[in-house]
Amino acid sequence: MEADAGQGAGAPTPLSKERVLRQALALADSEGIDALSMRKLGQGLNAGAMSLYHHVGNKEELLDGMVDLVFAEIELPESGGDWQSEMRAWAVSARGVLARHPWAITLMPSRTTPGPANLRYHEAVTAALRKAGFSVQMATHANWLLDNYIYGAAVQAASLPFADAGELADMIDDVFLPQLPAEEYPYLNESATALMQSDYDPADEFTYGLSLILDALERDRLSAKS
Amino acid sequence: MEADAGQGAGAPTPLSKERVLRQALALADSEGIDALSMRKLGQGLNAGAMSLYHHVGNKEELLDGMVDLVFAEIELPESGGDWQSEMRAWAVSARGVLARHPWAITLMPSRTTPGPANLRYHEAVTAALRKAGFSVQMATHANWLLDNYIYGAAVQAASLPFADAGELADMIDDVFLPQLPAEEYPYLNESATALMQSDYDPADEFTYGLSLILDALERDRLSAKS
DNA sequence: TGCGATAATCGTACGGTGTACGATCCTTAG
DNA sequence: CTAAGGATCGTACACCGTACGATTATCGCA
Repeated sequence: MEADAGQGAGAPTPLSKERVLRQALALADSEGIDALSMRKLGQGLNAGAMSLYHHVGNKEELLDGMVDLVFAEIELPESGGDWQSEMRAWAVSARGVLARHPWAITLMPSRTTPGPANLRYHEAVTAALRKAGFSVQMATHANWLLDNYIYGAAVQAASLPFADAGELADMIDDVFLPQLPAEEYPYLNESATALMQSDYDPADEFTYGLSLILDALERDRLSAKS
Repeated sequence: MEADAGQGAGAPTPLSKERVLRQALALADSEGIDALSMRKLGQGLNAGAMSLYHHVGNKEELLDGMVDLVFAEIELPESGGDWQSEMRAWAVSARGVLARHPWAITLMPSRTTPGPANLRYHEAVTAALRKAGFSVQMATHANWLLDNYIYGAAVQAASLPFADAGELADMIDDVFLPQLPAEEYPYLNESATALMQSDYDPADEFTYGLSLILDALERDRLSAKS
């Protein structure tokens, strides 16, 4: 009778696709994507599970919407300035977003139709590349390669069981090195030992690879120009 | 009584972890990873669902094993020759394997402990790189970057709703272009139109990006040597 | 003002899931 | 031949996505 009487005469805020998606995103962030069930989602919205189906169609569509919401969080590149810094800022933003929502990358391979935020994102990136002088073909290459890089980084980040350099150093000699006897894995053993001693930070890999790719693309751009 | 009397006096082949994993892989390949349930898996092995738990612990462990089986399919690089061709052959093999088992990449982000095949794979790649003259640090960079590239390509391939160049061309003007009005998405529209007319094959992107990365790594290797 | 239509909500139910538990069988060592 | 141990499996439980129908709330129009 008064379960929804929040403060004062406030209405209980009606359900809407946006509210459902936002709650789903929050739930996936806090409890993991496997814990996202229609019942639990409804609970968080003071609604029954079946009420949600008036706003999302089915769970697949819910997941599609969640992924697109994640894409919407990525800062789009400006265009017209130094294309490398534009792409770098955009890629760093994308990496941060995918790290904040680690479940998103696990959903990506099964979502085959891009949402509006995804289209806007690709439009903006393509625009920046074309304005920097890339041909349609080369812009396509660059687009594919950069997406590839960002997705791959998200997959690797999600599959690593540590978060920062300190944790990694701890894990290397607690759990990794014991599994890497020098006789069976001489090279991995060598690497692990060396990395532990040089406080290696896997987060640096992202910027290293990104620069490598951007430089290579720039070389291609210049050589195609002449 | 005679359900397992195959040909002659053949015993029904006892269950084993390997047999369970192989059947699971076959089932995921043919019906998709979502259709892989313990009951159905048992059925294919003439066993009850609960019998499987004497060989795999739980479903997570089953998935871990399946992913490692996939890694085992990847051809390892030789070492000692031209490192770029070695890495190229290996990467192409990895791409093929992940394309044959599209569900594997969706599992990857959630599997945090590498299996033995995964370790062997990284050992072989690291060996090839070190023997080619890469330092430990640079071999780590290269390892990370190449893994990144392969995983990213698998994610993109899995999320694209077409298989080859012909299908793409068909889809571009049947479904993509109508969704990309030139006013809202001028650049994507331009790209889609241009690509359709030049029978663009997304499979070529893989070799383009791979060469770009290998060349860039070679440059780094040489400049660090001097 | 009242009424019909339309949309939103929700209770219940069905067939599926992973797996805990205990009973059963089958193999093998002594 | 028997005792013991592991492998197998039937049943049960809690949970899932969602089809279906009943119920309620909202709004346009006479």
